[in-house]
Parts: sequence; structure tokens; C-alpha cells
Amino acid sequence: MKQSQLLLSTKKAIKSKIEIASHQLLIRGDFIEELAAGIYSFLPLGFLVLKNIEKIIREEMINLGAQELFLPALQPKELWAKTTRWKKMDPPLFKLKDRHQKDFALAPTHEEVITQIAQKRIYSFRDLPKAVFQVQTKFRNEMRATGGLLRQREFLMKDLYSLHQTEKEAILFYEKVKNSYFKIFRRCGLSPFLVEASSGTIGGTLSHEFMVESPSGEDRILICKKCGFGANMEKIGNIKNCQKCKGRMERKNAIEVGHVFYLSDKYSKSFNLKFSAKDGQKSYVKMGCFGIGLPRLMAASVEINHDERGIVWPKEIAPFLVHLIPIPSKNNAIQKEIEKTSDFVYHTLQKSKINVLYDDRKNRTPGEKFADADLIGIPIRVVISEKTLSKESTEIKERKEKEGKLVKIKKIINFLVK
RNA sequence: CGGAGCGUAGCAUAGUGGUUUAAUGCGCUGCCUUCGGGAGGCAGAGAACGUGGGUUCAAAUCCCACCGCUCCGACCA
Repeated sequence: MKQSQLLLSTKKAIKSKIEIASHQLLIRGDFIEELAAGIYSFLPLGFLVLKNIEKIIREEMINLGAQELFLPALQPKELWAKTTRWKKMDPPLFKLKDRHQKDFALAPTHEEVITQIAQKRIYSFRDLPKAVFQVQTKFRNEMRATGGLLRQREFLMKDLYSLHQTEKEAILFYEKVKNSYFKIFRRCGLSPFLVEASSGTIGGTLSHEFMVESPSGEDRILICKKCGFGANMEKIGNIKNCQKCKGRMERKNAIEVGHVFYLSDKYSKSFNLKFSAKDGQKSYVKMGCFGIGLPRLMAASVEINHDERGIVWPKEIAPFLVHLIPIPSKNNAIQKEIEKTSDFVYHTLQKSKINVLYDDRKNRTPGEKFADADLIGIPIRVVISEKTLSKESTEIKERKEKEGKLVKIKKIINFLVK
């Protein structure tokens, strides 16, 4: 992608009242733009990151054996009345009426629909287990949206639902999902704590949250210094010593990037979702549900992966892998050589399927290009200038490093592939 | 929903009753210079001062209502 063609307008100054680092940097780098409180547009650069996160999640879900589907956001009141959540979940349920004055909700989560769908398709132990997931827009009428992407009212979420014969089987799957979540978060540049949590209005008998330690986090968690046991203070209160080993509990602020629930038969009961076992006995299907908010994950990654100059994207979710930056020269002949070489490197990288953003903008000073590059946070910067050309080289610098190194133009692909 | 604050050009801010024909910086357009860390000069374009009402000889400025945004609280997968 040529930067001159990209819809991108980085900003030097933003409102002083925006305090959260990820909020500041994502706006300054022109990844997102606010439309209303807690409602954001994803601009081309931001959408590339979001899609990369989605791709990672989808891969891991498929590894788990889950199947992708897509459920409606607009749902009739009756569905929500069945589980009493029409009342219980208000807030944050978004409610509206159609032209015939019928009540609808914009779904904040999808246990109701999925259980109803399963109820029409699951009859026998032969139909179990099943796991389905979607990446879909959720609506939550929060009392207050906060911190840019950290708490939105409309946001993209991956929700996974699992159906099982027994609690034992369901918990086994629950543990598999936990591992899968750790993989997802690691690939997004995060190493969250796993903590015990309360189930809230989702319900169920067991739940864990994935918590990224950050001063911007709204959640308070306690982590045992000795055995690593963790819990949300919302669940256990402000205890001093670990329930497991009596070790000292340490208090941290954290961002909840994922939440897993064992629902047991809470929803199966509401929708009469039963299956026949081998012996003909009918029992309620045991369910689990598992969520990851994509934009929040993106913001959490920025909270952890940034410095004073800007974002430092982890490679897997970066909008581009390489930022190619020619530095103009006053000498006409050399300037032509720089352009020619940059074009050549650009095309060579593209041919090798390396995602590259080419800063082909004219009349920009080196300082401005570097400042933009640091802000946008593409992992690898490749500079071509009079200085590097004199050595038939480019300067390659990782965003997270201070110093770059010269690499011969001929060897650049080999170097980058490695 | 309770408390506090804010709303002035694409962005960030100053101006808080009277030479204000609303200012400054960034960004934008043109010309010149500059070119390895957000360069400089000259010339320009760009604003119903959130909306509506009120007070006053006079309102961006004071008052009221509404709308919107931020923060704290409550709330919350």
C-alpha cells in the first residue's frame, strides 16, 4: 500500500481530556474515530488491525473444533423474556420498537438464540458435543462508555457456545478453551492473568476472566504472589491471604480481555433443551459460553505495547509488517536513484507477499516521516536514503529497538523473511 | 441516573460584557528555500462561537432550557 493513497491523517494534538494511552494513540494514529460516546468508526489502518485479530481468533476457534455461524443482532422481546433477561439485563440491554410497536432488543450476547437453535437440532447423545462461534457486533447500553475502545456501546465480539452431555465433558472443553484463549492473547502481544470471576447476568456455576494488568484497567484483581492464584475482587472481596496457599495477595488494576463461563443447564432449562442418552433417559444439555471483545483486545494490546513515541504493534496484528521510508535528497540524480530503489524494494516485498506500507509522500521532511512511523507502530522500518544507497543498502530497524542496521538491498528479502 | 467540568475553523487552544471586521499554533492551497527526527519565509483559503430562548444600548462572554462530550460515582460478560 502506498501511503499517499491511504486514508490517513495523523494528529499532533488531541483533546487534553483524553487520558488513556490507547485511546490517545489510536486517535492520533488515525486508527479510529469517535462517532458518539462509545461508538467508533474503524478507519483503514484500524480495520486492518481488527481484521488481523479476528483472523487469529478464527484460527484458534477452528483449532478447537468449533464451527462458525452468524446470528442476528436484532431480536424479539419474547426470546429475552424466556430467560427473564428482558428485565434482568436492563441495563445494558438496548431496547427499541419496530413500526408495529413490537419490542425488540439489540443483542448484548447470544445465549438465548443459540439455545433456541440447538433446541430444534439436538435430540440425541449422538448430536453432542457441538461448539459454534461467531464474530459479530454486540450492543450494550452501558451507563457510561469509557476509555475509547475499552468500553464501547457497539463493538465486535467473538462469542463461542458449547453443548455437552455431561458436566465433566463440558468442563474439559472449558479447560481447552482457556488454553486456546492464552494462545490468542499471546499472539496479540499480551500475557493476561487468569482469575476466578463472578458470572453476573450471564449466570452459570463457574467462570474465569483473562486480565491484562494495566493502570487503565477498570477491574481490580488479586493475585497470589506465592502460587499465582487469582480472583476478581468483585467475586471475593478484598482478602489479604490466598484461599489456596495462604500466600500474600497482591492487588492490581486490570483490563478484562476475555471471559469464560460454564453455564450448566441454566439456558437449557429455559428453552427445554434436552437430549436422550443411550439408555433413553432425557437430560438437559450442559452448556458453556466464551467471549472475547475484539476492540478491547486491540486497545489492551496498545496499552501494553507502546512507548512515548507511539504504538509498538506485535507482528501478528500490525496493520503492515514493513514500513518502507525513502528519505529525499536535494541532489537530483541521487533523488532519482532513491525513488527508483524504493520502488524496486516495494515491488520486491510485495512479490514476496510481505505486507508493506510505502511512505511515498512527497514534500515531507524526514522528521515528519519518522514521527508518523513511530506513532503508527509498524514493526519493521526500512529506510532508503543517500546514506544507505552509498553502501548499496537499506537501514532496517525494528520499532521496538533503538538502533537499526544496514542490510544490502539484494539481501533484504532473505533478511525480512527471517 | 447522581456529582463535576467542558462545547470557539479539519485538529488543538486563547478570548469570559464594549476597536473583536473573533485570535494563535497545527493542518490545508500557491511560490521560494530546506531535506536522517514533526524545518523556515512570503501570500492565501477556511468559523451559523453546540441549539433554542432570555437579560442588555451592546452577548462567544451573563441567565434558562435542551443537545453533545469528558471525568468521578452507581452500573456492568
